[in-house]
Parts: sequence; C-alpha cells; structure tokens
Amino acid sequence: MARLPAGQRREDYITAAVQIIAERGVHGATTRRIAERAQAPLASLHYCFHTKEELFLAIYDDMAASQMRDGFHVREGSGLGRAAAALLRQIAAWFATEDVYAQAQLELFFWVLRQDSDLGKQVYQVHLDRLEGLLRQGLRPDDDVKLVEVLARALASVADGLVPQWLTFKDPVMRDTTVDVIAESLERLADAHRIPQTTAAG
Amino acid sequence: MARLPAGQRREDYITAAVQIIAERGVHGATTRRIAERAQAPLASLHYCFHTKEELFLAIYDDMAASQMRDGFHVREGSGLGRAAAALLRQIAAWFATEDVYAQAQLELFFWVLRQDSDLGKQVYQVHLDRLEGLLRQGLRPDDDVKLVEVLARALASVADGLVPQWLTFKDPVMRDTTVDVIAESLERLADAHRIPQTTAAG
Amino acid sequence: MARLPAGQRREDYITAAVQIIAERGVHGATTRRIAERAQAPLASLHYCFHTKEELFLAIYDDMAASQMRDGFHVREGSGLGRAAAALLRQIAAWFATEDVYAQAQLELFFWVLRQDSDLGKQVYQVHLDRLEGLLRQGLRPDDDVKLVEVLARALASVADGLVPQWLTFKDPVMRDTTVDVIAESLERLADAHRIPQTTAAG
Amino acid sequence: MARLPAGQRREDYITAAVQIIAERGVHGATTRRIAERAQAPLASLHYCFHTKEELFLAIYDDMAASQMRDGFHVREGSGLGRAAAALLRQIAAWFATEDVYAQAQLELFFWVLRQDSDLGKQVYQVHLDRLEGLLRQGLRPDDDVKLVEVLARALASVADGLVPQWLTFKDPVMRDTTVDVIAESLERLADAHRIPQTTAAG
DNA sequence: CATGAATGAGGGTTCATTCAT
DNA sequence: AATGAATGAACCCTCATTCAT
Repeated sequence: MARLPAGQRREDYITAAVQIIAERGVHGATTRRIAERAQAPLASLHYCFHTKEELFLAIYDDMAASQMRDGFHVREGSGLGRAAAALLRQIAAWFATEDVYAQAQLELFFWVLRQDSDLGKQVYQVHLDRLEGLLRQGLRPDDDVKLVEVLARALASVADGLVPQWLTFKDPVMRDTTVDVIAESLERLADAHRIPQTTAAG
Repeated sequence: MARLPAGQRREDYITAAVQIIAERGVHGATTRRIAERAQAPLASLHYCFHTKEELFLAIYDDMAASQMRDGFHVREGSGLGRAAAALLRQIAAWFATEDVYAQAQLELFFWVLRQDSDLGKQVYQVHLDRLEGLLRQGLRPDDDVKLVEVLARALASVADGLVPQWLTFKDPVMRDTTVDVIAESLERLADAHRIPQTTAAG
Repeated sequence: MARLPAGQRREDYITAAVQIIAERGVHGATTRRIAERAQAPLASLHYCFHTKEELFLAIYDDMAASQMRDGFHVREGSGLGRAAAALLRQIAAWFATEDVYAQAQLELFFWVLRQDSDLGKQVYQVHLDRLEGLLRQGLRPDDDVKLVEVLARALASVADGLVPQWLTFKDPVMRDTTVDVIAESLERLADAHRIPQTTAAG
Repeated sequence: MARLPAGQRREDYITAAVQIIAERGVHGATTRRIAERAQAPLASLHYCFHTKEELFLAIYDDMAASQMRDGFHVREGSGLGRAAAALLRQIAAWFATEDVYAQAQLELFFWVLRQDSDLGKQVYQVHLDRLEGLLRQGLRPDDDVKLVEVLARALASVADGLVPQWLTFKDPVMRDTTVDVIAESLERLADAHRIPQTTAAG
C-alpha cells in the first residue's frame, strides 16, 4: 500500500466516511469500511484522526469549507422574500445532486448532537448565520429586517426536512412542487410584511 | 425472569427499542440494551422478532397505530390555510413533548430507507395520506383542492426539519417564532390561491 | 467448537492463563493466546470473566484453593525453628515441581499490585496469615511467640526470592544448599530465642 | 526535537525505560511511552537499539555499571556472619529508596529469563559473584570459607524476596523487623560454623 | 414455548516497526 | 545519521445470533 502523506489522506478518509455513512448510516460506518473505501490503511486513519469520533467531527469542518465553495448566492436588493425563495431553490437543487452528502450530514448531525450538544448548537448556529448573511444581501429598504433571523431558521428547517422526502421518492416533480409551494409561501409572507415607506415628496 | 408468552413481550421490546434509539441513536441501540430496558430476556427478543432488523421494522407498525391515537385534528371548514397552520402547530407541540420519540422516528426512518427503500416509500406515503386527509377536513368551497397534496408534502417536510432545530436549541421561543413564520406563510399562500366563487344570485 | 458450560471453562481459562503467563509473561498473556491454549472460544473468555483483568484476578482465588490442597504441614510441637525450616523445605519442593505456577504467581502479583495496591496487600496478608497459622502449630512452650509473625514474613520473603534463583539455574543441588543454609539459619535463630522455663522442682 | 547523535540518546532511553517499567510494568512499557519519557523521537529509539528487545537487554549492561557505583561495602575482617547481615541491611536500605528501580529490575529479570535463559544465568551469576566478593572481604580466619558461596546465594534470594513485601506494605517497621530476623539468622549460622583454630602455643 | 448460556464475527484502537527524507 | 510520518499486525472487547434445554 503506497505511503501517502497524512494531509492527502485526511480528505480521502473524510470523503470515504461521508459515502459510507450515507450508504450504511452512522451505525454501519466502521473504521474498517471507511479505510477500505478510502483505499488506505486502517492504522493511518487513526494516525490522521486519532479517533473515529474525531474523524466524524472533522467532517463538519470539511462541510463548512465545501459549502462555501458551493456558493449559494442572493442577488443584491432582490427583496427578502425573493431571496428566501431563491435560496430554498438553490439548497433543494444542491440536495438533488449531492443527496448522499445531505443524508450523511443529517445523520451525522444527530450523532454530533448526542456526543456533544454544545458542538451541535455551534454547528447549527454557523449554518443559521450563513443563511442570515445571505438573506441580508437581498434586503430592500422596505423589507422588515426583523424577519431575517426567523426566515433563516425557517429556511434551515425546511431544507433539513426536504432531505428525507427527496431520499424517499427521488422524484424531481414531487421535489419541485414541494419546494415551489414553500418558496412561494415564504415570498408572500415577506411581501406582506413590507414596511410602507414615507416618500420624500409632500 | 418470568416466562411470558411472546405476544405480550413484543410491545415491551418495541417500547424499549424506541427509548434506546432515542437515547443513544440507532448506532447505540444494541439488542442487549434493548432487552435490558425491556426487563426481558435477550434470547426472547430473537424469539419474538428473529432478527434485530425485524424488531426495528416492527416499530413502524407500532408507530402507525400510536400516531392515530395522538389525534391531530382540524376544524371542519376552517379553510385550507388555517388547517395547515393549525396542523403545523400541533405537530410542533407534539415534538416538544415527545422530542425523544421524534428523533428516534427520524433516525429510524433513515435506517428503514437503507434496508428497504420500498418500505420507506410506503411509510412516508402513509404519513402523507394522513396529513392530506386532515387537510381535506379543513377545505372550504373556495379553497384550491389541488393544493392539498402539495401542502401535505410541504407540511411533512417542514415538520421533519423542525426536529433537529428543536433538539439542538430546545428553545421554546425560537421554536414558536420559527413555527409561526412558516405557519403564517402557508396560510397566506392558501389564502392567495382562493378561487373566486361565482355567486348564484344574478 | 463444542459448547461447554461456563463453570468448566473457567478452570480451563485459568489453567491456560497461568501457563501462558509463565511462558510469556503478563505482557505476552493475550486473551487470544489464553483462549487458544484453553482450546476454547475467545468470546467465551469474556463471557466467563467479562474482562481480562477479572480473569487475572480470578487466578488468585484459584491459587488460594489449590494451595490449601497442596497441604503444607507442620508437626505439632516440633518447635518453632524446626517448623520454619520444614515449611521452607516444603515450599521449595513445591516450587521445583510447579515452577511454572510459581513464576506466574510472582509476575501476577506485581501486576495485581499495580492494578489495585489494596488487593495486593490483602492477597499478601492472606499468605502471611496462612504461614503464621502453620508456624503456630509447631510452637512449643518455650518458644518465643512474638517470633511467629516475623518468621512468617521472613519465610514469605525467602520463598519469593527462591523463585528467580531456581528458575534461572534449575539446579537441584544449588537449590537444596541455598534452602538448607537458610533453613538452618532460621532454626538456629528460633532456638537461640528459647525462653528458659522455670521448672517446678526446687 | 533536537537532532542528537545516537550514542548520547542511548542512556536517555535506558533511563526512561527503567522508569516506565517500574511505573507500569514490562507490560505497560511501550516504545511510545519510553520515547516520550526520554523526550526523544520514537524512531530514534529503533535507530539506537533496532528492537525493543535490544533496549530491554541493554538495560542490564547499564545496571551492572550502576550497581558497582551503589557501593555496598563490607568491613574487612568483620566476620562472615556480620558481613552477610550488614550486606542484607544495605540491600534492604537501597530497596527502600529505590523501590521503583528494584521492582523494574525483578520484572525485567523474568523477561530476560524468557528471552534468553543463558543471559539470565549470566546476569544472575554476575550478581552472585559480586555478593561473594563482598562477603569474602569480611572473612576472618576462623570463618568457614565453604559457606561464602552458599551465603551469597541465600543473600541473593532473600534480597529478591524482600522486594514484593516492601512494595506491598511500604511499612518501614515491617521491613526492618523482617530484615533483622533474617540478618540475625544468617549471622548466627555463620558463627555456629566457626572453625576452632589450633593455637600455635601448646 | 421460552430462555440461560455460549459463540463466530467484527468493533475501535494501539502496538512495534519501517519507510522516506 | 537521525527523524517525522506512515503502517501491518495484533490488541481487548462487544456484537447479533444460536444452541440446548
């Protein structure tokens, strides 16, 4: 087995772990299977991560980085409602292509929550902050700023909830119609909460 | 340990299994721990269910029955939007009190999906049908019937997605505001899709 | 592999463990090797003893029982010195035939001492008490009773110290001469501490 | 980690190994722990000694040198019995201050014996020769020279046997009384074996 | 029928060692 | 020559399951 530097190996293990978790669940994600999938030695896994727990935790750092790359975006000043709707559609599209990843993420999150509930909070909060930031980019003057935080939470929830449904039916039409109805709902809500602007003219 | 007929034991094992899964995840739900929690012999577990897999699958039959009992309800003719909003609030309230159960359900669902994706579909569909039925009770003449199915799916998604958020922060205010914003969104959507009725008078 | 009751297995494991410890030291006494030597399943070892530590500790109970059987003895009223000398010779003879056992016992004792120093004290004290009891049987009226306890400790020390020497040279002459000189020494000491008895006659 | 020549490292590893063996037994003396204690690279350990076995064997060379330094001594012409008694007391005193070292030595000796029984003999014999030499210094004209060898063996045994007792109870009074009784015994023996000298006058 | 007792297979981890520089 | 990095083999233990009664 070729001797490879730990830096390179780390990513292989993480990728392999995500795959295995998606395929067989956290339960079925054994170190041996992960190593085998990564085509790397079992001992090196512990050299890179020391502990299986550490590997699983490391996946989150990787996810954070990769999500930055995935580049969800919001058009500046498109309006809060539109921004929320657009984001939801982007997230849903990402799920469709990376469903394996999405499932692993959700299962792992439950695992993290049980290992260290504080870390769970932290991880979730990072996610929320990111969504908030994106939503804020879409703000228009007459949008209700107080909605941003709640909408971020709503988006996070809705997104998580889409995962099981998509994984179950793998039906694009079903997914799109579900997403559309929620997207439209959020958009309408935001629009309804517009704050009437006093015009300069008298 | 009292010798009991297998029939009576089954429920004890199922109850114990749900508890253990909730506490320690599917990963930590070992037959030994389940048997211990059920205060029943380990061998009898295999006598009742033959396999651990079978036990886990059996939980779903039990859940179906118990959810019927949980009695979510919709006021007749309250309107589709109101019905959806009301249902979401009921589900969220149920989560708050039975969060352990809800987490177990979601984790187990991923497990089922991997064991037998067809069963996963079936289980999810039963869930959707139930939600549809409830929504239909709220229908008013001017509601758009075509919305019922999608709304059911939206509800199912949103509900699943609330579980991780609630389990993470266990913050009632956070939960309520998130729920409120989604509930209001769905209500607005349904209202917006009202079909203008031609009155009989002319 | 034939299914055998745990009771029988326990002794097999203990016997095997003692052999392996003697052959390869506490370090080399792995559960696999012990199970293999016992011609019994590895899992059953943990069924019988739960832990390797427990197995090692169990050896002491077995030793206590077997030493009772080995029946060191002291002739009543033979005199304290003679008793000590006789005991030392018996112990030395036992070492010669059961040297494997003796070495294992000593190595294990160091192990016990590190695991649980209180248990170490207890184990050693039991040993001392047994030697004291035997010495006391040999007491004659003019023996110094205060010597019994110290002599027991001296005997215990000397006996332990004979093990490495015997194991190293396995030379019966060497052993016997070493034993003789110590035996005679102790005998002389006890004799020298005789308490002059006042005779009835005047 | 500073790059040091192998020659200098050797002693650090040996010192560290002895410490670790004393603290955790031969079993717990892993190369990693030894290297860590020596504050030296793990790979260098194998560069210096090639094998863990070689390191352990090297300890004996070091011990031989260090024991010479410990400087047990016997007053010239003090008499064989006195010399034996004095030596025993010195050895016991050394144990008390260096008990950790003494335990390591004894455990390691068993280990050596298993690896290479011839080396074990050699090591023990060196020890005996040294004791003999010391005893011989105490000889008086009327001492029985034939006793020297056997007394050396008795001393070696007794000394080894004191180690477990001291480590178990760490009770100075206990140790001193045990030592005293043995010391006195040996002294009495030697005295009893004095050879009556024919005086020149007649 | 129901269960205490027993086990093959596999779990995560750590070991002494070797490679590559 | 000396060492950070990497690994095959083996560690102890627990798993779901089956046997024997």
